[in-house]
Amino acid sequence: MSKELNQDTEEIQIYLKHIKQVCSELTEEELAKFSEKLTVTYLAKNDIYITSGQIQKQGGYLVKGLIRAFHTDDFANEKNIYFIPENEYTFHYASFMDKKPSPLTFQCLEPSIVVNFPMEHLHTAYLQIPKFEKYGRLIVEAKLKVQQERLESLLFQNAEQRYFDFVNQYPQLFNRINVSQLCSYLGVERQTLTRIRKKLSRVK
Amino acid sequence: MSKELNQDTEEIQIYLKHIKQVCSELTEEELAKFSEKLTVTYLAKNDIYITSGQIQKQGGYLVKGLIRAFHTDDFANEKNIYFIPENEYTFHYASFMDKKPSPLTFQCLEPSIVVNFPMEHLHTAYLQIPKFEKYGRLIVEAKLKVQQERLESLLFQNAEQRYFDFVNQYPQLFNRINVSQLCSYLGVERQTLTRIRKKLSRVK
DNA sequence: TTCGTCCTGACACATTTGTGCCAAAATCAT
DNA sequence: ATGATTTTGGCACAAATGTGTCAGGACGAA
Repeated sequence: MSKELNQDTEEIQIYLKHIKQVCSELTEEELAKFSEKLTVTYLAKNDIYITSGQIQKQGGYLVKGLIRAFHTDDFANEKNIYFIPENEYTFHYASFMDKKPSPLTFQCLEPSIVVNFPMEHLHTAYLQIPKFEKYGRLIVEAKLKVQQERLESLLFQNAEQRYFDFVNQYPQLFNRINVSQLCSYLGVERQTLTRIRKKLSRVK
Repeated sequence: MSKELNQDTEEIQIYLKHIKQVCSELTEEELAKFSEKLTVTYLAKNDIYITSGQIQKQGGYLVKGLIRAFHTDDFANEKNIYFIPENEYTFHYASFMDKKPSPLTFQCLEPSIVVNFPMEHLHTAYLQIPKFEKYGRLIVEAKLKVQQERLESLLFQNAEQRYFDFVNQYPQLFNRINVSQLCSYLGVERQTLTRIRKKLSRVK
């Protein structure tokens, strides 16, 4: 894992472009100001970005690659809770906001590039750039929406429907994740997912 | 279900007090301005506040009572997805934000009182009262935190642990909800919850 | 009180899911 | 290309969960 200071890289431009897209009211100066303390991290496949138990002092935005966030139980079994593809924030929201240790480990499934901002930098931005509050609200709203849909699907759909939906909703993501990684995300064991796949392949 | 216009009732004061508590920067004038278009709804036990399939034109804040939000499947089976106790917003965030039909029905488990605000009123507040953006962000962040914890508990805890946690985390809520209502919230059938209760009662 | 309704725990049985293991197939690095 | 590693599907068996039903008890309304 190598890290370098902001040298106005291509990666940082991608991140700023995303911010502008979500909240067009932000001016170039404001964005330039925000970009000052950003850093970039380059990660290889299987590299760990956040270790569980560790307090996240900075937030990260995934510019390129794919990361899985998993929980480890008492018997060292891993369960994938989230997959983070490019153009999403890659940290544990709940624990990040409360400055508590992350319950999950974030590991690269592909070589990845992350743009980082220190926690205090975010708070400074909220205070100094009023319009940044709006950006924050929109990001969190979007995240809440996705989480809510996933939570509800876990409660009122069965594993077969969830698999079917995942394949159709995120076909490009599905093709980058293997069955072993996918099963815990869907809330079942690998053998069950195998059975589901078998059943669905007969039908179509 | 009876509704009346804002007459600066006690209920509205409770709601405004909550807003002030979350975002103390908001002035009395700003709050007074926001309170103008609020209405109050009084609901009896079993009354429906939101019917699934219906677009929510206004948001509601539950001042008193208890509401369940449930999903109905093709065979008319109901599954409770959320319980909303007093001092929480009572609408479906994801669909409300997108002006889409609510996938859930909101029904009172107890006599309830809701303070309502029209959707446009919220957007106006965001535009006219900059500090309101912060309030919005904080509310959504808090909601996201709760949702995220619940989603994760569904993925890496078993039903027994979820039941145990629920009883300990929300003892006052637990005492107001019966087993039949609780089971789908925890993601299991009633029979399974009965087994869990039986097992736990032997242990303690 | 009395009636009716709702809630709960229980049971038997069917079905689904999990566990542990193995071998074939695919993938990766050298 | 070759060997090592990972991924996958399959099997047998165990365990957990769901389904349908029932009766006793709690609760509320008249």
